[in-house]
Amino acid sequence: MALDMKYFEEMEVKIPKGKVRTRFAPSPTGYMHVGNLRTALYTWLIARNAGGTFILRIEDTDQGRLVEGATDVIYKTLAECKLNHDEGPDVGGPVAPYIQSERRDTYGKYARLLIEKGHAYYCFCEKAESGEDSGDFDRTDDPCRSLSTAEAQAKVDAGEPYVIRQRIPREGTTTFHDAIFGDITVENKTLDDQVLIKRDGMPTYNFANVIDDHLMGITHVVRGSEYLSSAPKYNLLYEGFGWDIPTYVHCSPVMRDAQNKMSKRHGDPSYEDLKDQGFLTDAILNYVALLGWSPRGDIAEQEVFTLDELARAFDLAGMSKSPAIFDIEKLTHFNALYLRAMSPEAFAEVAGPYIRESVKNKQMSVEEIAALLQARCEKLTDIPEKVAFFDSLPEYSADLFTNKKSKTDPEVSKAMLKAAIPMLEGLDQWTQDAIHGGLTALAEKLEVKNATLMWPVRIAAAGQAVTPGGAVEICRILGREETLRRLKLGLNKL
RNA sequence: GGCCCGGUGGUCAAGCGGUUAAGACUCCGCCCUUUCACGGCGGCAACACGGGUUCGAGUCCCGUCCGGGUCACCA
Repeated sequence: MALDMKYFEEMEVKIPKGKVRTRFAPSPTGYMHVGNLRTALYTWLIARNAGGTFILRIEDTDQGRLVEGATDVIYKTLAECKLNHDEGPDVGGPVAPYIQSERRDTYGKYARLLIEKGHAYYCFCEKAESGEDSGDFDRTDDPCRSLSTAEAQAKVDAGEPYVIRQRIPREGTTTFHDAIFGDITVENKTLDDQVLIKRDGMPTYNFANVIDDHLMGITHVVRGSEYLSSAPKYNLLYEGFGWDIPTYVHCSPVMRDAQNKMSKRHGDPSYEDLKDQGFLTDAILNYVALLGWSPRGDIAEQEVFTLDELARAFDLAGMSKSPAIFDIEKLTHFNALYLRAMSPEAFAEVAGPYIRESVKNKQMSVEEIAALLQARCEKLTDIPEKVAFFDSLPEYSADLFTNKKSKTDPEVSKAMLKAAIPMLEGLDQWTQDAIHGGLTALAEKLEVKNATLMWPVRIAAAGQAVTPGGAVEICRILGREETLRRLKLGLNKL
């Protein structure tokens, strides 16, 4: 059964040499965790920084772990994050298909080619459970390794189930180069004859990766550092085929704490979860970019980056070798920064739904409330509880009227409210300026400092000690009628 | 356990043989102020340890310790 060598010649892609091509190759689990997102970002950045091509490839070779709708999560996340791909299952491209399960036949053919070249062999052993993974790694002799081609072929033809294993040399060492970690050398005897094609005919991740990365002309293989130890086996595969070895970029993991990676199991937030928690996509990306990469040179102190700025500034030299702990506090800080940097209109737009969650009264302006909130919330989800008092006056204690710094106590407050009510009733207009002017003029007339008058008004209007915005803004939003009603209620408490 | 990788404040991190060891988050003060925020100013806090090499070491080498990864017909 001779191999059709023309097939392989035709498979060699005509991708112009010299152009950077990177790929994000997630397996569709339906869950985009933070580490994943960061890998996607870095992969995209490397491509964009070099004016190269960014490809999306779906790695679904594990038929037992298919999750319904999982690829949609990937498309959606990438699109929201603006990590647009130039080639992929949905947009097509010159080296389609971009879904591994649709490339099944290809892997088998290449595996046979590798057997032909002597770098792989059929293995008919029963599924070995472990035996190799505890204690010393002492590779037991697999009798299949030394089967002659004819013997092996006979078994295959007889319909015996088999896997195809990589034939790793037993002597010598293998050195591979990683853009972040440098040269790493291992002894070949510490490497095992890994399975390339599974019993069900599907390739393993490790094999499919090498084939696809080559066939798709990938120049930079970006992935998590958990693959660092299998990289030598990749090199042996590339060498076996006689292919150029791509640049490896192994990224250290994003940790939840010093001991554990971020994981769904531990309940760590995915990208979707973070959004539900009130974080902005841009803030998440900005934070995540800096978790494991930092700018050098004259922008070493810059922390806020747009995607374009990141694409321009990104470099492999800035990547960290050690794991980074995900700090929600710092993400929160970035989120606050992004929230404040928005135009008032844009902020009102995103904050609106959260405001309306607790302020049902349509008379009260979302725009005005949003203006109070912009510098006062770190996450969108902070909003509802902060503005609930607009909708309904909370139960509150008269103790709130006492404030040392403002020089108020129940008695003083009573006098202030008594004076403020008729003045407010008589105001020509119910505008910010009018209310502010009326109140400050009244304070002057009463010969008290502004705070002495403002404090009781704000407390009575809001019914709580801490509020977004001051007395004037709150009265303005409440409207004259409601303000007066609340102030009178306050007066009755005193 | 074998192999591989890593180790600068609580966290993210700059640093590439000579610095008072940046910066950011957190925390604490102060200023601003109509509460709270925002903003401004200031402060606490670090080179894991031990040996070398060198005139000089966070930076180079070795060892120890600690942490991570891997050792699947999962990715």
